[in-house]
Amino acid sequence: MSRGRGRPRKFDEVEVRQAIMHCFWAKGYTATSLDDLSKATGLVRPSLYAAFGGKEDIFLAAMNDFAARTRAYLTDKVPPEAHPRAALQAVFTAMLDLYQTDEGGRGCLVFSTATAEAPAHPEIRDKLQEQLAGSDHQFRRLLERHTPSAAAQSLDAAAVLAAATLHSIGLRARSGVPRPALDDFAASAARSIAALLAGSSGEECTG
Amino acid sequence: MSRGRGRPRKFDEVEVRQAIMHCFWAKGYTATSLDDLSKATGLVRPSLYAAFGGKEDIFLAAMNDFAARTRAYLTDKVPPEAHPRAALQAVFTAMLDLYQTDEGGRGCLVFSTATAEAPAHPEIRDKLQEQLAGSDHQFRRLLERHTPSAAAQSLDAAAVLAAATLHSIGLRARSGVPRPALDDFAASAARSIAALLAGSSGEECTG
DNA sequence: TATATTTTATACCGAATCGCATATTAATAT
DNA sequence: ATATTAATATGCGATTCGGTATAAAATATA
Repeated sequence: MSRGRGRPRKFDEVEVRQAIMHCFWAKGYTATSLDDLSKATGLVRPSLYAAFGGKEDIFLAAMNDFAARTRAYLTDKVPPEAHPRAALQAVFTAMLDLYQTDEGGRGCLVFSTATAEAPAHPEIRDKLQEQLAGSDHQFRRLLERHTPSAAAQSLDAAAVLAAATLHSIGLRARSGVPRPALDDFAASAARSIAALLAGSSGEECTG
Repeated sequence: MSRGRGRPRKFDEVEVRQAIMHCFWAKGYTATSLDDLSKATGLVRPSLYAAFGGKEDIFLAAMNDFAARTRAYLTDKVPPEAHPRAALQAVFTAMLDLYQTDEGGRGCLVFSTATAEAPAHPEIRDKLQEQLAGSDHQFRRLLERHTPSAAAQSLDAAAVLAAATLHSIGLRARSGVPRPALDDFAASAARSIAALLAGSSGEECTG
């Protein structure tokens, strides 16, 4: 589509974007140099600049790419109909898979990497805040789909706790906590939040 | 104490360490240059090196200083005897105060700044993991002091949820979420976690 | 006073940083 | 065939990076 008039590109854009994402994911924004990106993508520096703009533009795109990858993985792995606890468990487990790498735990590019840059880079901060609100919203929708009987306030409370759990999971994964401990953490949180939801909807408390 | 033999120092060590902490807190490890530290402390670069070692050593010390500051602030602000919900609320509110700055939300130096460096710097990663475990442990102790009747498993579950809430609070604060929203978040989490604890200890469910 | 010891000050090192200016190459449109 | 358009390749350039070598200054001890 739209094969322009000039010299055609020699690189596959999605591959390049993925390589960029992995660079930033591993080392963060500031510690990743344009030379790192150049080596990882095979693109020379001016080509990077021409195709994606400056370093900050490239990073903002990587944040979007990571979020898109997350959404795709989640819709693929979470069963559409399940009890809240099973749904939460499925989400957390999927995210744990996604937060891991061959070279060890990496956590979330957005929540564990962009955060450090927020005060100095307003655009990164704004996008981070936006994706933060997105995680709250997604959990809210997930829970209300699986527990329509719960009160709105309880749904909100459970959703933000679930989001907090996700943030903590990413943090722990990146700090090197071994996978079994992370699984325990996720299971415990899923059980707790589900119990909270069940308790507030009038049913009995079954921890 | 130990007024050495050579030329006396012209700087106050605790002031210098605090200035260093604020630099790293604002911009993170990589984005903070030794020149930044030099300007902020008034110490020239070789003096910094002689007094605290290389950049990574200085940062590790800043992580310790920040944690110490947090502990001091908490023991000062959290009432020794209170219901779990009030205790959690007090902790979260105190941390929200601590995570704020005249120039805006900064979150936690350790959880929101060192995290990005973890994969590339094993020593930073190890210290991060250690302080992560410390936050779990502290919440666990806080809760079991205020709810001795609860089962060990419930205490563990509530403690990690509380720690997760703290991590998320720091993340949100640094991403620019306004204080009232953070207060709501903290209050909701404190209420939920306390309810969880009350529910599992045999009492009725009072959301 | 003379020497030892510690801190500060100046200057410098090689390497790496981001960005861009300037060719050069390759494909299409006329 | 020629002009146009776009992408790649080469390389500069000013700055900044972390770290250090060397010398000057200030104190304690002998």
